[in-house]
Amino acid sequence: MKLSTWNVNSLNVRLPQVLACLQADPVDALCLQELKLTDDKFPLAAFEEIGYHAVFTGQKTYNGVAILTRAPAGDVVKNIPGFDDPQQRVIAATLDTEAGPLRVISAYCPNGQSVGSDKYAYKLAWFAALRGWLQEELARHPRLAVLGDYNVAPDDRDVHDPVKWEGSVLVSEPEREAFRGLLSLGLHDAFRLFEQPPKLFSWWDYRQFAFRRNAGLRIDHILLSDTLKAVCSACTIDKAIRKNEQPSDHAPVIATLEI
DNA sequence: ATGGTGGACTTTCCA
Repeated sequence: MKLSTWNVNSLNVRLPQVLACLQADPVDALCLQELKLTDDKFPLAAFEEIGYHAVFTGQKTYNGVAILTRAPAGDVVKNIPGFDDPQQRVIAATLDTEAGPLRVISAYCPNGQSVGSDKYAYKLAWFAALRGWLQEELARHPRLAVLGDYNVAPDDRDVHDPVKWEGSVLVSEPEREAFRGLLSLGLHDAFRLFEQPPKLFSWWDYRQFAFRRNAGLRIDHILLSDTLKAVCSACTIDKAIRKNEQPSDHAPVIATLEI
């Protein structure tokens, strides 16, 4: 089976591309971030028409996450339990597989704006809360996959110009520490389980011809529990999607699991 | 030097 994640930066604008993407590669679950729409505006019928189910939690203008699945999903949780937050950044759901239940989480981690800002403090607090919850989720679900936009480039291989970016938001050591804190629970960066081409990123700024210059960062990740790591056979970034007309600034990340 | 682009929704916030 295949799991994918894509920050679409407005589902309104990107809906045709999401539909085309699913029809070209009908993954079992696609996690979306930055829907930028309220639940009443979610295009459920369009997904149902091509054979997908959806769970989602949105808000006006900002944030919003979803999980699209070929089979119905259950046990839905919205937001991080116990972390009071009006920003809709997390949704979890469980899929039945032949190997047993598979827990899928779609996460849109805070951007953090700039090191030392209020939004940066919120980002670090958010990661701490996420870690606490994921620890519980791992105890409940041996087959756990956490997909999304983490807004962290884990190490210098994930940065087009590490010298220029040193210490900046998305790259700073406290953010990388927070990311490693998730891995320390027993999660694995699916992309790094395999040999990868150098300078392959998942996000390129819209400005200054960043995509044309491959001036990107790898900030979208698929984290897998030990049990899923053992059955993961590939992880790729679909960089070609970023060449579309009216592209999202992010490209999808796809993991293949032999279950 | 604090820009630049894109999205949502307003004359500005957020990424």
